Amino acid sequence: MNPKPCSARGTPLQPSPLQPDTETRLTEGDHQALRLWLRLLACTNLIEGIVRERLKGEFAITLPRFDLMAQLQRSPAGLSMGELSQRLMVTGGNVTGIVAALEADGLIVREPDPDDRRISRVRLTDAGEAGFGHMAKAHEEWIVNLFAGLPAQEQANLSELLGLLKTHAFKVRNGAV
Amino acid sequence: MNPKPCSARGTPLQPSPLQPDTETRLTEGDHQALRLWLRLLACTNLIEGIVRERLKGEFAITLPRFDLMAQLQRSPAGLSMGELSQRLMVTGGNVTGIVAALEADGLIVREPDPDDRRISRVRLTDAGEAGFGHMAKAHEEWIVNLFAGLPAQEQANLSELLGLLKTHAFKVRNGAV
DNA sequence: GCATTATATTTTAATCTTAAAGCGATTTCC
DNA sequence: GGAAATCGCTTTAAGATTAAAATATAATGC
Repeated sequence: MNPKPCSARGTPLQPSPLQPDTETRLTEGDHQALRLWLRLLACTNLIEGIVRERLKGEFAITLPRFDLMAQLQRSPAGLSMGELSQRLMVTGGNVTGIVAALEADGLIVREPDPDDRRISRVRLTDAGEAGFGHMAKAHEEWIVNLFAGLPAQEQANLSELLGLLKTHAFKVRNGAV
Repeated sequence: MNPKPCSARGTPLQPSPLQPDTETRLTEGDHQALRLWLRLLACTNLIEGIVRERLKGEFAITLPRFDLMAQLQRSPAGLSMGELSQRLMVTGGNVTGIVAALEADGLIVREPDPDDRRISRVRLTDAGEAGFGHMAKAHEEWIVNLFAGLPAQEQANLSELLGLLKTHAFKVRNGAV
């Protein structure tokens, strides 16, 4: 499955705990930041993959559809396609496809806006709301368990470091650095 | 001259969602682990999006193709499709498509294995090797700059925490917890 | 030797994703 | 009031991704 002893000869600056996956890309000479980036990527992909797999296996739903339903649940009055696009941070065309799939499954409905005929208002159906409740509960349990390897204080530290990283990366992207 | 035909009124550029601030999904009552997970996701997606954008803008290449070339570069003797699949942690069918695209661009070649006719051996062409050198150099600089918001010691801390998280998540996925 | 099994890869169908073009509806501006 | 610009959404084309089926080759067992 995953065992691949990345036979790094040399002297690893730090006795890195044994996890072989994305980090097999590593090479002796790689910069610290590059190693850290690959570890961050591996970590996120691992957890996201587990969540996808379980959503599919236990609820027969995809992660993008789950995320869209999550947005609708916290906006019971419904959202327009454009609002969904913004909140999910994906393009409008993408939302069109996911909404169509969820509508075909009877989990959401699309209704015309009475005041602006350009706008579609999307909301959960009763079936959608009921179904999402179960999924959201299970989802949160999965996440809590997946992060249970870190005590609360360590989780706070991790959150803090990621916050700094994100703030800086934002600046770099926007040319401020 | 107006080269645009009748699309004079026509290109409402959709806001390209390159700011994956997944944390807008947050709600007051959410568990700490869930908030941390969304921040981790946001951070990774932000950085990955920047890298994708720059690879595309400066080198006209996609991230999956870059990653595949990176694997080949550190295995000058070439790799089989299956080895690429394992190292990139994607399915074989996926590798088939990416290899076909890179081969069409003349960056890699596929040669039959003399001993086992099932196996294709893939390696960089001279053009591929030269091109990848430039890309890899730029890529590493981007990563170093993106992570420059964290001093070396903080980067080490972050790496350590991610290592613990990953180790635990692996166990959870494999049913060991 | 031949049937069976295992391995390596490709193909197919489905989903997600973006960028760009297109279409209808609304707002702006003169 | 009407032309032009803008807005909201959908469609299209290209790419990435997976799971599952198909294909071809190699290894095993009798």
